[in-house]
Amino acid sequence: MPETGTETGRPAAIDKRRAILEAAILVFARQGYHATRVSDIADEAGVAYGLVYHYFRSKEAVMTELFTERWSLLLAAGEDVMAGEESPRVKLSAIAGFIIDSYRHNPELMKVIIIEVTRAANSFGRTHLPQIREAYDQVAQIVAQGQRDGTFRTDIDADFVGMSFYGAIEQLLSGWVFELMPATDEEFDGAREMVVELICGGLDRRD
Amino acid sequence: MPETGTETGRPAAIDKRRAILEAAILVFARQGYHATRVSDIADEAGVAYGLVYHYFRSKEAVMTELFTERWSLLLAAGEDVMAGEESPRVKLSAIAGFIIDSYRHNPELMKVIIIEVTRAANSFGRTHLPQIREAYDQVAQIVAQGQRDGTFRTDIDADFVGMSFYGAIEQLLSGWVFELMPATDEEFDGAREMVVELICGGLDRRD
DNA sequence: TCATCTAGATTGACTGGTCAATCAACCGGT
DNA sequence: ACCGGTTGATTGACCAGTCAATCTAGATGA
Repeated sequence: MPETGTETGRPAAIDKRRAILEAAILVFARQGYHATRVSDIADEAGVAYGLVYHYFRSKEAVMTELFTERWSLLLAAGEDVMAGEESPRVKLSAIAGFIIDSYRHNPELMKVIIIEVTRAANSFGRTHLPQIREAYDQVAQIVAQGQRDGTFRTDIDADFVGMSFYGAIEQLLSGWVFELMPATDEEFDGAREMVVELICGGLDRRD
Repeated sequence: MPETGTETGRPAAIDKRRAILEAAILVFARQGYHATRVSDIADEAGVAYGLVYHYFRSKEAVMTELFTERWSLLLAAGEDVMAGEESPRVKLSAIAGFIIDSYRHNPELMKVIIIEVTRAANSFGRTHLPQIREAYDQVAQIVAQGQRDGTFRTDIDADFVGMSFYGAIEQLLSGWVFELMPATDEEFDGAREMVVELICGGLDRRD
């Protein structure tokens, strides 16, 4: 049943590693990082305790792997968006959309990443601060571009917008995670439009 | 030397309790809640280990006391602002100002509250969610009022703005705490104006 | 004035439990 | 008979919370 394991060389071995990661997502999402024991991960994965340490140096390394895998996708998507020819507003919308879709398609993983890493500034947040910051910078650069080409006003600092934009989106995700707000498909789409509309258009009524 | 201890009855006793709280602020801010041992608090306060448990039921109770004390001030300030006759924009500015000033005057305490409670949705954040939410609601109500009297557009949900507004401000505080952004007096004032300008005015250039 | 009493404040050694990480042994396929 | 994958009992460290003992200062009374 297991394939030839052509290039990677290992047949079902990699599956166990993957099973551990998937299990970790579930357990971290359910209990939070601090409250989960390594044995919880092993149990959820249907694997012996020690095997976790065969594939990962530590409990922290498991979390780091989850974060890095997904965050690099986010950053790559951001780079793609930045390279495009769209208007700044459409670019911001695309970034917001990508994050929100990530949540839509894998809420547990995104919950873990946002709650346990991005917003946990005292533990993982500090460790991965450079990568997190990179995401903010992408937004800031899009804003700066909009300022250069005249679509955006120049009296609001682009870096400042980058942080605010992410702050708002992360807060929304938190709201969905903890059921402060309904998490339906319409909410997701509505939210993407609203963040962008709020940041770009502002609350003030125009006449 | 100690006063008569008229009403409260206890002379220097209360001081020790206070000393423990102040020490907890410093230690929590320095190491984070999870990484601080109760003995760290006692040492910092210059007090015996057991005394912490004389005044507080648990380590968690110390944190809760810190949060509740300060958060009730924030909520009270919010109520005051809401009751005023100012324009919605000025009210939002006042709320942002109060939070930012809290940080300016007691950065350690605000660091603890924002990082360890407000944004730690899996531990204290969950416990104090109702109170935290109350703060978001105040902003939402101010926005809703602005929508009713015609100064704000009505196609952006007021609750949504409440969360985004706080999300942005908390992100700014995090930026200062972890030195992503310079934390000078000019920055503080500039930030207050920029959040409000961004949320109300929006990025788009007006012609 | 001073001895005694009392209640709360203060001390820190100790207990009980938890859990991350290790490791020696045990597969099963080649 | 070899080797990576796999097992789970064991170890060692850590730490929140308990508790019995000690201290202090004001109150009472002779």
